[in-house]
This record gives sequence, C-alpha cells and structure tokens, in this order.
Amino acid sequence: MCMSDFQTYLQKTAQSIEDAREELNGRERTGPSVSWSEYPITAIQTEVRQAIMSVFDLTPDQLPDLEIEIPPEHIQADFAVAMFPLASVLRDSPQNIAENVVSYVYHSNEFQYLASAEAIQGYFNIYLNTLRTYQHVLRQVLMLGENYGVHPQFEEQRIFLEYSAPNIAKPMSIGHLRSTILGEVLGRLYERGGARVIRDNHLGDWGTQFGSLLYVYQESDLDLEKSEDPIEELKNLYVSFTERAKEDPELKERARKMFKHLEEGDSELIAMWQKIRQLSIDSFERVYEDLDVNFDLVVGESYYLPQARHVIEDVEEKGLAHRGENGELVVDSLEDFDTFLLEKGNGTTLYLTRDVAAIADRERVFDPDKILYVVGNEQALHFQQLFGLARVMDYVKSDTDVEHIGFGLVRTGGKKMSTRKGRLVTLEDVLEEAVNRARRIIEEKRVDLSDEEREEIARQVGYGAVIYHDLRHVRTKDVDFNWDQMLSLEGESAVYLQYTAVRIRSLLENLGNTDYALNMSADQLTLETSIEFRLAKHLSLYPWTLANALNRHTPHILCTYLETLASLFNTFYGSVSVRNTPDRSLRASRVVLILAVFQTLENGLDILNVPVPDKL
RNA sequence: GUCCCCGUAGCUCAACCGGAUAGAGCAACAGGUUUCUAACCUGUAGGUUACUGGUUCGAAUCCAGUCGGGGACACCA
Repeated sequence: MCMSDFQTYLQKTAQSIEDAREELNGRERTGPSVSWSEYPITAIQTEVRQAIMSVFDLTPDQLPDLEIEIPPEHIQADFAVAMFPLASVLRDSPQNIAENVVSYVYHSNEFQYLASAEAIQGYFNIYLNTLRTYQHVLRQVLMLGENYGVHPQFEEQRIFLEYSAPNIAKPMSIGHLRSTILGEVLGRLYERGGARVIRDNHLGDWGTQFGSLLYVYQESDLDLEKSEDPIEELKNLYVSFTERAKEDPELKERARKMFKHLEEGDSELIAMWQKIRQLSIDSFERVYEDLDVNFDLVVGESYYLPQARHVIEDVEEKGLAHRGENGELVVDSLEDFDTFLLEKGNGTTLYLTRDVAAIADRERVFDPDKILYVVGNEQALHFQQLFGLARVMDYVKSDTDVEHIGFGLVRTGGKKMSTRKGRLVTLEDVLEEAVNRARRIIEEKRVDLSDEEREEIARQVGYGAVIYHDLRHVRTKDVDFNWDQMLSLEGESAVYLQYTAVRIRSLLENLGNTDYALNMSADQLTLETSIEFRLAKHLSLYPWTLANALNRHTPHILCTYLETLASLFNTFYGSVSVRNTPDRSLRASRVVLILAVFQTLENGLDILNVPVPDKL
C-alpha cells in the first residue's frame, strides 16, 4: 500500500502522455502548406539553374549545389552565384563559365526575373528585373499574410522537442531561460517548416539531490503551507546542506540513503516530494505564462523510474555492462568514449538511467522523426553516452534523428552559475528588473499615456529585451551575464524591432483608410527609389532565412535578418514621405510596401516570441 | 591528466557553416526634426581575425602546435 500515491502519480502521468499522443495524431497540421515554388526567391534560383543547365547542356543531377549569395557591398549586382563548384565538373575556369552564362542570359528572353548579368572573378552576378521582382514579392507577402515564410522543409514530420527542464525545489535561473526560449523558438520554427512538434518539459524532479533536500527539510522547521516563497526557502535549505556536506562527508551518505528510501517508495517521503513538486510546478507556470511558453507534456524524470529499472536489467542481460567493486553497474566503453555508470552501488538509478528509459519511451509512444534536446553544452558527454547506449540497445530506430542542441553557458563573473555555490541570478529577478528599466524610460517618454498602458508597454519591452538578448547570439557560445548589456534598450535590441513595428503601425494609422492599396493588383505596383527595391529584395529572403535558421537550429539568423529589415525600413522612412507622395499609384504602392514590411516583421517577432506593443 | 567549446574594432557581437575590399550596435567625433513616433536617420574614424606553421585557385572559417579563457570527466542533475 505504501506505493499507492506514487502508483497513482505514474498512472496519471501515463494518461497525460497518452492524451498528448492522441492529440498529436489528431492534429491536422500546424498551418497551411506553402511550397517553395510559390516564393519569388525560389523562382529566381530556378532561373539561374536553368540558365546554367541550358548553356552547358547539363541535367539537374549533374548540377552541383549552387547557393545564391548576397554580394558584398562594393558589388552592384542583386545576387551572385559562385561558379567555383562548376569548374571541376566542366573542366573550365570559373570566370569562363560565368562569362558563358552571362552571354546566354544576355541573348535570351526566357527569363522573368533575370534582367542582366555580369561575370567577375568567377562569380555570376545577376541583376533582377526590378519592377517585376518588386511586384511579385510584395504580392506574395500580402497574399500569404501571417503565413508568409511557411515552407515545406519538414512537412508532416514529427519532432519531439525537450526543453526548459528546470529542477524542482529551485528557482529558475537566467540559465534556464536559454533552454526555455531556444526550445520554444525552435518549436515555432519547426512548425513554420510544416512539422508537428511535441513540446516536452522534462522536469528534474528526481535524484540524490532530493535525498539531500528531504533530509534537511525533515530536520528544519519550515512549513511549506505558511511560507510566502517556499521555493526560495527550499533553495536556501539546499544550499545550506551542500555547505555542511563539504565539512561533513557523512551527510552525503545520508542523502543517498534518503534517496534510496524515496526510490523504494517510502510513503511519507513520497508525500513530501509530491508537495514540493507541485509547489515548484506552480511557480514555473507563472514564468511560462509570462513568457508565453507552452508545453504539450510536462513529465518529470521520476516518471521513468520503473522503466529505468528495466533498462538496467536489459543492459545487464545484453552483456554490455559489469558490476564494479561496490556493486555499481558499469557500462563497458562504447565507440569513442569511456565507461560510465548506470546504477549506483546502493541500487538506485542515475540521471542517465532515467534518460535512457525516457528516450526509449518517447520512441515507442510517439514514433518521432527527430528527438531533440535543448540542453546546455556542459552536458555534451551525457548525451553522447545516452545516444550511444540507446543505439546499441535499439531503443531508438536507426532512422530516428537524435540530437543534442547544446548552448553556451550563461556565466557570472567569468564562471559558471551555480545554485549550490550561491552564484545564481534568478529569472524572475531579471524579468522584474527589465520591466523596471523599461518603465522608467516609458514614464519619461510617454507622459500622455495612462499608467495601465505604460505598465503593459514596460512589460512587453522588458520581456522582449531579455528574450531577444538570448536569441541574438550564436547558440553555442558562452555569454557573460551583464545587466546593462542584457537590458540594453538601444541599438541592436528587441526594442529597435518593436519601435520599428510600432512606427509602421502609427504611420498606417496616419494614412487613414488603406484598403485601396490592398486591392491593387500586382502589375499596378510601382516604385521610384532604390531603397524601396532593396526592401523588397530583403523581404524575398525571409522564407530562406527561416529555413536556414531551422536547419542550423540558430534563431540568431532570424534576429540578424529582422534587424536588417528594420534598418532598411528606417532608412526608407527617413528619406521618403509616404503621405506626401504626390503620385497616387506610387503612394498606394508604398502603402503596400510598408504593409509587407510590417507583416514580415510581425511574423518574425512572433516566432522569436517578442511581443509587439500597440504604442511605444 | 584526458576530452570538448571559445579567442574577430576600445566594448558587445555578425560574417549565410572554404569565397569577392571581414560587417553591425555601443562608446568617440560631425551633421539631421516648424512635415508620417528622434527608443530614429546620415556621415567620419576604428582590424596583422590570439600566435606560428600547414592544406589550395582562395582561410576568421579546415588541420597541427603554442598561449589565454571556460566547461565536462563513475556513484549530482
């Protein structure tokens, strides 16, 4: 009977997993399907390939991958393609090849977008039909609206995405933000790529640390019911324990024993554990709600305890492991890395044991095409061991991609943050400070607004700053935590993008009714300045940017893209007055342009989970 | 000790994962608003890509070594 509480918990969790599976299977799709061929940028690429194939009489198979590049500033051309990969195929110099293609384009009238071209240093540089490109790009953006950028890269695939994964009984640190935000954004990127994503918050709710915690908690006079901030109190208990354990190694042993009792199902300990777990989940929920982060599944490590026992049996049975001198189970070395433990000497499970069980369960239940883990780089070895063992045990199919999407540490004072060592910046503190800083500025700038309006804006700007700071850096590099830098509200920051979006919205309001612009057909669109064309050209690259960010699992590519878009728009804004454009059709065209910019900016910010305020 | 990641302008970062004269923001300097939001725009200045060698048509990017910083390594997660 003593296991009954835990059994009930296991059953309820199993049911929630089953519900998620049903929901996933029933999920129609995450959005409409948009094929690559609908995008002008793809059509441009096709024309380039067509030209090359015609000139040299090649079949598509013979054509190497030719990427369309954006030429450096001193080159006038709109796009460029390097001919170097063709040189070995055609046994000719890149420059000659480029010249041949240029001459073909010059004499041909079969192209819609390619207007002219030039050959420079082995590059095939193309000049687009400005007007037609402008018209088609803008039309496409407005036609697809919030679906502009959707592409079929991972059409119909199932992606199992683990992220956030905070440890219970501790406040979320600024380090958890990286996993939480990266995971959320990657999920959204996959959905734009046509995938069905299952988001799993893999709670750290089991392990020897709870032996430690339950030990000090029992000893203390802390009353969780009456505490105002139970999580903070529990963290303090935990920190005090690790400090004492440093002096007194005996304490560690007691913690391990306590954990053993927990794993054996001691009903009193289970009850305490459940209470602490629920309190933690409640406190996490507040943060997730604030950040607009949503999970399909919240399953902790604890759920996999029974399955982890089976893993231990299976591995032993397969003869992949041996017992060490204290009875611990040692997995023999796999591939490139050394031996590692799967069971402790006292018969309890490890993080890795439960993770192996978890990956097997995910494969079995969800049959995913990919299983992705958004977890810090410092756990790289753990995932090597996990994936290695899961493969040899056939817990994952050979055609299932498993990948550790690692990210750099958030360091404080040049060192790793650590709860135990008291070097911790909590996420809630950071978000609060961010909102405070934003509030101070908005109170100065917009005395005309009500307190409620300013509070809402401060929240959106503050949260946006924190989220964006994390996203705009290359994922794998470490970042040093710095208040001023993280909460900077100028230059390359979320507020620049938010400001630009609000500026466009305000501009549109100022122009009154713009329905006439929406009703324009593509061939009525016209342009006058080079900045208008540069904007449209940049808009055309948005779908590729999404695919690129997705393939490399690096949202910062999208950040850079949006910053360029905003910068181009602000240049346009500074040099052209839409309202005072005398020519009616040119004015209407400009309205279409800014609508398209706004739409793309909004689509991108939505993926990055950065809110767009009404005013600023 | 072994393994992994990183080193780019004074500072914080990019460089589409081998391509053309390495780009932005901040800070500095010089300008711009009686006109659609100046949290903005325009311009100037700032570099031996830590160092040394190698690979090739071509290197910040790949390889080797050196220096410097960070991280992971059996009963934490």
